[in-house]
Amino acid sequence: MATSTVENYLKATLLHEQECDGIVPMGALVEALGVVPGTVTTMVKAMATQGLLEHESRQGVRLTPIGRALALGVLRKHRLVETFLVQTLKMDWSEVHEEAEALEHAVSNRVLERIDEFLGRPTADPHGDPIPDATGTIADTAAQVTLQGSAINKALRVTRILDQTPDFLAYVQETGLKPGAWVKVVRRDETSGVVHCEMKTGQKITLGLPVAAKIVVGALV
Amino acid sequence: MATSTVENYLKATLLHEQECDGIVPMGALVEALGVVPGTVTTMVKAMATQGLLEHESRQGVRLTPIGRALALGVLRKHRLVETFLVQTLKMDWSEVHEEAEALEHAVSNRVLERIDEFLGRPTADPHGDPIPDATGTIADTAAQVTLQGSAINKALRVTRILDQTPDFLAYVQETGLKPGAWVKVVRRDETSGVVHCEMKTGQKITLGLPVAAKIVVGALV
DNA sequence: AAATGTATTTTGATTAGTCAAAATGCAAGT
DNA sequence: ACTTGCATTTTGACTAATCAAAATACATTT
Ligand SMILES: [Mn+2]
Ligand SMILES: [Mn+2]
Ligand SMILES: [Mn+2]
Ligand SMILES: [Mn+2]
Repeated sequence: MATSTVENYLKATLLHEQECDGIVPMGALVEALGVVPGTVTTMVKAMATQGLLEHESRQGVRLTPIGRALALGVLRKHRLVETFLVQTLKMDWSEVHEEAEALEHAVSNRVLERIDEFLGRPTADPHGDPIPDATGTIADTAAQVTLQGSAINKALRVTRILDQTPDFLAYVQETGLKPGAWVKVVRRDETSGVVHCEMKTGQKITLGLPVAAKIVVGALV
Repeated sequence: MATSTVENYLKATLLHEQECDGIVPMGALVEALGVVPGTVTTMVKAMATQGLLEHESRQGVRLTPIGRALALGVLRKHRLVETFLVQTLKMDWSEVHEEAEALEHAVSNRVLERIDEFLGRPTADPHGDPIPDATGTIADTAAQVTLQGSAINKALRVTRILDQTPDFLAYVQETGLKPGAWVKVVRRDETSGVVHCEMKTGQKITLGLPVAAKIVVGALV
């Protein structure tokens, strides 16, 4: 059985393979896991001999099919637990990530199945991140539209927050731009680099373009 | 912060201090934790220098106030989690102990408080074991009556199962002698060593005296 | 082509927890 | 008092995960 350290390395690798097209640099793992570079090298080599990932020296790592399956399982636990903590136990969505970081290693598949059923098989967590199903299939989110590139004057719904730092989550909470919220882009000005939005309440919000790119939106259900 | 290994040692010590009047022999910990004797000696010495317990050489260990407070916290987590798994997630009461054994180390006090509130501050877990409150106070259960010594022909309620081995829990499940069940002792025969009981359904059950001593009963609410 | 800077790897050490097997202490039984 | 038996401790070794600091490789700049 994989230790929780190994599970953390696998999940971190999975979460970075998109933006690094396949091969995740060691530095990304150093950053994600909060350890020194030498530690990552050592761990990665051990995990490579276990068949969980491939290590290209001086390049980075790639998940093997076995490693990816395990990583998806951990991610599923993480996101289902987050959903459960928010929906059932009414915890603040800004504090659940930290809790899930520990619980993802302690929840068995038996318990997970009960949670999944209890929640009605949700497909996204409180931040709008897709939840892999029990077979490890995860919705493709490559083509998602953000407030940076969405249609103008059309009713939209916030579906996902891409920046999950505590500060940004607090800002989203404050403005009400949370997943599920109704929003409309009134005007987008590339020159000044801002996006003017309006909420259901009539409240107006102005965002810089890079910030707008962190709010994923979709059709109104 | 105490590691989960340390938490397990503390909880095991707490669970044995009654029956060993204070000083818990090393062998009890060997048994409870499934490690070799030398390992217990090493761990216990380390924990003693940390002020979590006192080690009387060749005698055993005693919890310090700090150690007891931590142990009660772990026990509280264990029992609240068990209760939650049974009541909310509808898991089988015979499988929750194992799950709680892992979750007790991963659930934070923040999450625990939510679970406690969600469940309505229960005072006993699915096996009838008392749940310590948030201050570490636990109900005294020294004077509990079992089917071995209870009144005859009086309506009683099962309140606790003292033997929690999988086999015995399965037996209890099968006969319906679970906590909450209505039961009456029809006849107790010390000579033949058996107790004749009757359930609400009219079903009759005969138990040996040592087995009857494992079923705690109380007044009908 | 040489120099620089940064990412990565190597080396040596540390901590927590564990086992195997030998040594030791102690309570009982003879 | 001597022996036996068992619980406990000691000793030496091992694994997983980590850090500090030195060494190395490689891409970029000069
Ligand atoms: Mn984690
Ligand atoms: Mn999330
Ligand atoms: Mn445990
Ligand atoms: Mn219990």
